[in-house]
Amino acid sequence: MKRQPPNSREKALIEAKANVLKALGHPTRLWMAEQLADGEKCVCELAEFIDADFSTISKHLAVLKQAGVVEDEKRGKQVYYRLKVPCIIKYLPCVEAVIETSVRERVALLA
Amino acid sequence: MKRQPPNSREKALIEAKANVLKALGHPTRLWMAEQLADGEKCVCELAEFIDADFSTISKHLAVLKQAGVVEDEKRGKQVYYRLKVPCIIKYLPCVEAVIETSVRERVALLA
DNA sequence: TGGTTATTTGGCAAAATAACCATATATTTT
DNA sequence: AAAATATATGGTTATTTTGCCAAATAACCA
Repeated sequence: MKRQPPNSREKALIEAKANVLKALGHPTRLWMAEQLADGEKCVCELAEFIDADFSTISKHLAVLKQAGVVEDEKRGKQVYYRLKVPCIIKYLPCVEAVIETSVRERVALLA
Repeated sequence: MKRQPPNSREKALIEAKANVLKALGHPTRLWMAEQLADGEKCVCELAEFIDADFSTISKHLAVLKQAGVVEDEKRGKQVYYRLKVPCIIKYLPCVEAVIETSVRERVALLA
């Protein structure tokens, strides 16, 4: 079977997937997503540990939302965010494996 | 157990993880990584289906490499790239699930 | 050796992103 | 109704990323 150039449907899928990964590809957003792994949190709870303007935090959450990673619900004065597809967090051990491999290599160079 | 602000070690780990996800968070790079899932390929094989300058492709590969996602090996005139930690691709079904969920919601809105 | 092929590097302009401030909106409290 | 709280939005600026071109490097071939 010969490989084919991606058609436009495949391209759209790749773009959508890349968009999800890109949304998670920022320290603040990744941290937020990890926090949501054990249940929904309101913006204020997340903000408590992030050293950034509230508007910045709000925009990061908007990025995660538009990528489809989280959904939000307003209850009273607060807005709660939660993971839409929790498995997204289960992937992270493999991401850590990538890092560990790199670290191990660097250590090997020193030894 | 009260949640704690991330300490500097945790911050470094989060940053490293985000960096891996960011590297995969570009359509061209994600596509390349997926191609490598069934074995190493040389740059020219990857380039065959990508509509971009060779220098652009080379730079994308460099991003994947510095993130620790791929490694390269020069053999003769060619440079072969392969995944360093293949599980990085196994995760993608969950990323697709994120997209499917979003698509399904949009369809529901139309119905 | 000189030419050719495969890939990388450096430089640059355009586009995208991130963070801040100020302001707007929605909800609750007084 | 006014004040206060929680969050979002608009505007701006600095930084980063992307992608192209031209040139450099490396390996092979004639």
